[in-house]
Amino acid sequence: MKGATLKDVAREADVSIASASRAINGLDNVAEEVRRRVLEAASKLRYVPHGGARSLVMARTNTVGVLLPDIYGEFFSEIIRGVDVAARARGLHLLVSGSHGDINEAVAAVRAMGGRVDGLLVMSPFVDSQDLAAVLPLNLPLVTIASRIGKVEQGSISIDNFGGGVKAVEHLIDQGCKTLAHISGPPSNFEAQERRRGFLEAANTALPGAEHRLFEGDFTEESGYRGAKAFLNACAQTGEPMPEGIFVANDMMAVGCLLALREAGKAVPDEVALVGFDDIPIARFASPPLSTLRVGVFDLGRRGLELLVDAMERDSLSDGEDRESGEGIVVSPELVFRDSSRRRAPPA
Amino acid sequence: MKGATLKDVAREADVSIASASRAINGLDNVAEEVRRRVLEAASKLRYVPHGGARSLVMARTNTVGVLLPDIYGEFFSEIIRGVDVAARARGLHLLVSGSHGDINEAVAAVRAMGGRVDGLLVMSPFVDSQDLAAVLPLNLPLVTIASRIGKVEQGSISIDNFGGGVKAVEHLIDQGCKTLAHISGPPSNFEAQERRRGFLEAANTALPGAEHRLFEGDFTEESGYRGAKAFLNACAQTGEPMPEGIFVANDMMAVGCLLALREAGKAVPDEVALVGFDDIPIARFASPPLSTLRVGVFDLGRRGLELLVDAMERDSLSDGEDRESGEGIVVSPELVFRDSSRRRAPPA
DNA sequence: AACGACGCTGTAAGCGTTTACATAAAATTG
DNA sequence: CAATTTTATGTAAACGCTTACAGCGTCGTT
Repeated sequence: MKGATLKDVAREADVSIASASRAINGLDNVAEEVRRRVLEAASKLRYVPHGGARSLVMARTNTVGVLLPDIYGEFFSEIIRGVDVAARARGLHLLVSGSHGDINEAVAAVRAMGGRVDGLLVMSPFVDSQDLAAVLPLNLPLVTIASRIGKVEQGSISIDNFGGGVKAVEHLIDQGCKTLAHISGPPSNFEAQERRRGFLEAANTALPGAEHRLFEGDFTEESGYRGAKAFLNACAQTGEPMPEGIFVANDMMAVGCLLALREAGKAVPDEVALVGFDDIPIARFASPPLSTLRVGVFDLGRRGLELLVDAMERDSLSDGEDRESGEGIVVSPELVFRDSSRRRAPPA
Repeated sequence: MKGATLKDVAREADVSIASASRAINGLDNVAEEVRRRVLEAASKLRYVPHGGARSLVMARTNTVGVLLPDIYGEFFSEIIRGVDVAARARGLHLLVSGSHGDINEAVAAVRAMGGRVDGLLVMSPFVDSQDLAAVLPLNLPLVTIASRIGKVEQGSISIDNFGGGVKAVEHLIDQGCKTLAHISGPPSNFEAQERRRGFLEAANTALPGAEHRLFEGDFTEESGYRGAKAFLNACAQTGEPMPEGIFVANDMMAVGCLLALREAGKAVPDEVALVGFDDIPIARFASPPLSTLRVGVFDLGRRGLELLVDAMERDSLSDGEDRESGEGIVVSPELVFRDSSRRRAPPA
């Protein structure tokens, strides 16, 4: 039941284990005849090299570990795509794991990756991610995506969430919204807090003294739905009008929001204008198509991996101790103006 | 620059390497005092066990390999979610790889996984996947998802694509469509061919003698757009009316189709009714919401992994040679009736 | 007081590879 | 044709870890 080992192949081909290894790895100092016999034996026995043994002796795995909050869904999937494309271009494999928002799971995942990867790409946008830093192997090159982890990383790529929040508000104001509201992400999420901060600062600047409704969601479609419902109910009770513009902290929630608004018979964008965040693929297909702050999620993944590869090369070349904390790229989200915020008559 | 090894930890804690190992793995035959010293040394040195070495000696990795055509996008992402949920429930890790439709890449991926995983979950819906079977390590438990790979697998879970095609046609007929068309997936894709076959058989049965327009897409949104355009152009040229019902072989293409139809000012569903396939999350949000054949993509992944775990357990228990080809589950897609095919006045 | 039982610890073998080094055979040279 | 280089092959060590086994105190029991 055990798989064939190199020893088996060598015996079958009647050569030494060293020659077998050389033949299989395509080194040139092997007689053609021997190579033929070895390859034949290998395929006959369905030999597959033991990656663990190999990485043990070679001290490299050609694999990078990717740790994300989740490994599915529009957003993370798109990150993975970026990472995948960049990784395959360099012949690297991916060990992907999701932490499900749980620091302990993240720690467990990191340990499980230990010794199986040459570098780590981590996204852990939680406010308490510093705990993660404490267990990260010192020797592994590390790049973070949109995470505040500490100063252990050799590179990082992050999003200007605050600036995005500001842009969203400015856009809604441009479109003539006189009252604003915000559906935020969870308080435990660093990014969500930054977006909220951006919203508040810009909203207070543009509409001094005004009250802005806030609802705390958790980045799921369902919570966006609840958020819109909450605003609708509150307005029904107090008799106040609905906010004219809502900045929703991610597109998934904005989609839920759209659903609730449609159910309630509120016209988007004319009664309520909506701006999301992320520009996940689904945003284009929502009805009306969703205005949003494009982050370039694909590029987040791609450039993250590139940064990591750089760090890995630096690391292996200069076997030195000088591990300077690498560059920190910040990308600015860009407004994508679609129908959900395109008001017919912005009462200038 | 190298990471700390167990030996380093042992030296630091002033114990033997064996005791260090025992302490770290939580065996009970270690003195409390020793355990404390070891754990302290380990965290001081940021020790992370070398997974390769571990799997080498233990002959297991607690990791399963997942090979999909791609590892992103609505469909595969949803599969991964199912696999992830089931895997984490069992404490298994995931080594994920995409083959990008290239058999050689798939082969490379399988080799790269060799010796790093305890089992393999493979989806390779290509007509020439038999080539893959030839390189799969004999000893690894293998489960396939929606793939015709040969008889090497210990289990498989697949979709009744033919039946789904039939259901789609029957539904369109029910809705009063008198003329039908089909946008198919690529000819190299086994599943696409089955759906097409289902369409043709049912269409010929329901509408004997009629011609059905066909367009060959490649499962991308863009090709769906092209397909609809092709139908529109052909009809404009010949003066014939548009087909009243289109069965599109997956939802992504159906979304593209919807876009083209909207651009052309064709009313969906009243002028043209549409049915997709898969029920990916985006289907609900299209406008109009897309009727489709739900496959339960999440469950495909989840049950696939469960099958694999079963096979792995069988494998390790009965160390026997009896590897019977495991069960083959077939799931039937179920019609989800949304607005894209809900015709006001089915002219009975 | 001698004995076995028990609990903790260390020594060393072995997991499947790669690769430096030694060796043997073949090819090149003067 | 002997001396020398080149080329092909084999031997054995090393990678970091787990674990069978042996060693050795410490007890409790006759």
